[in-house]
Amino acid sequence: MPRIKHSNFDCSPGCPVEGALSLIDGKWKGVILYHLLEGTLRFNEIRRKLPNVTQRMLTLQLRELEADGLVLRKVFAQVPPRVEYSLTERGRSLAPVIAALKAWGDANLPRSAEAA
Amino acid sequence: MPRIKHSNFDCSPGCPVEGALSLIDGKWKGVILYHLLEGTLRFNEIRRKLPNVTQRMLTLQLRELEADGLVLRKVFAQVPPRVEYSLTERGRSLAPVIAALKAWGDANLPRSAEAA
DNA sequence: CAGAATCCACCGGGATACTG
DNA sequence: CAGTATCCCGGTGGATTCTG
Repeated sequence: MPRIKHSNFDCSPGCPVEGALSLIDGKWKGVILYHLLEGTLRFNEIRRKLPNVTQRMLTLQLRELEADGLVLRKVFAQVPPRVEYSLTERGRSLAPVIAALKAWGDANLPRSAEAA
Repeated sequence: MPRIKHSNFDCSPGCPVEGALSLIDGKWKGVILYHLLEGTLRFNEIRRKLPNVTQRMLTLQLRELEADGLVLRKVFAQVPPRVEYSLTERGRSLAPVIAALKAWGDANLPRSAEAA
């Protein structure tokens, strides 16, 4: 696994929190993981789910997730390129975290007031 | 001061994940919350727990947490200033999230191999 | 379709110094 | 003790263009 640079662990007690966080932060990773939890998706399928992400960012974030061993990238050698993204076991193991995040968000974020 | 800028919700379905994430990201917030979960702490007590944080950053992160309603800042009008930080109810409600994060980190982050 | 390349703005965050 | 105030650098992420 290619040593990723956000292994910037300062490791105070409680560091695993930061460590885990560093894998899912980065503006889109959380949502990407969230969507991938529901099944394999192609590049543009993910794009469609994230209306505001740019191709560049999507690619970058997916690559980081891949480098972190959370996402599997499967390329099909076809004329119209086809690339499928799915979660690895490690990625799937994040499910409880994402679920906790979503649960908290649903319960504590003003969904209605947020439409400002 | 109020003005929280990370209300940058793009709100694709699954947004609550991002929303929750936006509150606890920012390099030190996760760890701060983690420590605060164990009880009220003074400014320098937190600093001691986070050897690598600068006063500036600690102040900033605490202010953001406060603005997000997760942390309560209590100032004592005394000659040697005394400021205590504690979690609000809302902040405490994040416990499951932090716990999930920590559990995952403990289980999946190579604590030993990481010293590479 | 699924990117790669380039350019650039922004601001997160570190270092340092000063203060009530 | 618990902050401010400045300065400054690098990374993150946006917009746009090109391609196999």
